[in-house]
Amino acid sequence: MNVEQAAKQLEALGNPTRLQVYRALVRAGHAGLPVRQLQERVGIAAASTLSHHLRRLILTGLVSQERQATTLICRAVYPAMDALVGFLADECCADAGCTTRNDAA
Amino acid sequence: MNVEQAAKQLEALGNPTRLQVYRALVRAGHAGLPVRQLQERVGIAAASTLSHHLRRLILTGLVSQERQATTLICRAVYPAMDALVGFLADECCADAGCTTRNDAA
DNA sequence: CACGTATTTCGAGGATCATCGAACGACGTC
DNA sequence: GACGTCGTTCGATGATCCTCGAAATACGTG
Repeated sequence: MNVEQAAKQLEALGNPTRLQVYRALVRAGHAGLPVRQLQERVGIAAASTLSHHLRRLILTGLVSQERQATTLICRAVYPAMDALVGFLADECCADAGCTTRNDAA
Repeated sequence: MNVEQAAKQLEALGNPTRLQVYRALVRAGHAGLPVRQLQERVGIAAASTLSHHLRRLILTGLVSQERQATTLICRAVYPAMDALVGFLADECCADAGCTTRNDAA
């Protein structure tokens, strides 16, 4: 995980709408969520807007899609989140002290 | 930590320049770093640009400043980072499985 | 108080983003 | 193959961002 990649993912999560989308997907677990339900759950007016946000999340590797018949199932990519959190935690505790990683170290 | 606040902090870290600034501060530890050194270390052409980025980091609570004579010492606010990482980790592992928090749970 | 260094604020430029409606493509059904 | 649903792509508009140079402010020194 380099700085550029991390920044892209952070930027992707740095929009309130996208963060809620991602949050909904994470909470949905491995089963994922179809785009339609995602739109209702987060409360996005236009489907095109959600599609736009989803594309960004997918391009950064935070979300994946799988076709199931007519609907597209969206899922959070947990390893990506894992790597991102790990990057932040490593930066945080590399030379300084915070509690995030101290209990693990 | 609500979604709005988290999104603001993620957005603040979602710019490559700002992420590098923050990274430099985190690595500098509790001693912090004066603005000038920060500019040189990250390699920002204009001081005004760095000032602009610093303001955003400060407004989101990720960075603090303290005046020492003529220089301003910048420091990473570790509890803020801690809370942000915690938010992400909680979201990630609330209902689903990833390894970030599993070793702690 | 004039001066120099450190840093911010101001103003402007080009670039990117967020959101929407409308049109289009993908897929199963009748 | 006509149709309905699901979702994306296109095009446009207003807002925000990033970057910079120039001017202004904060602070210690002589």
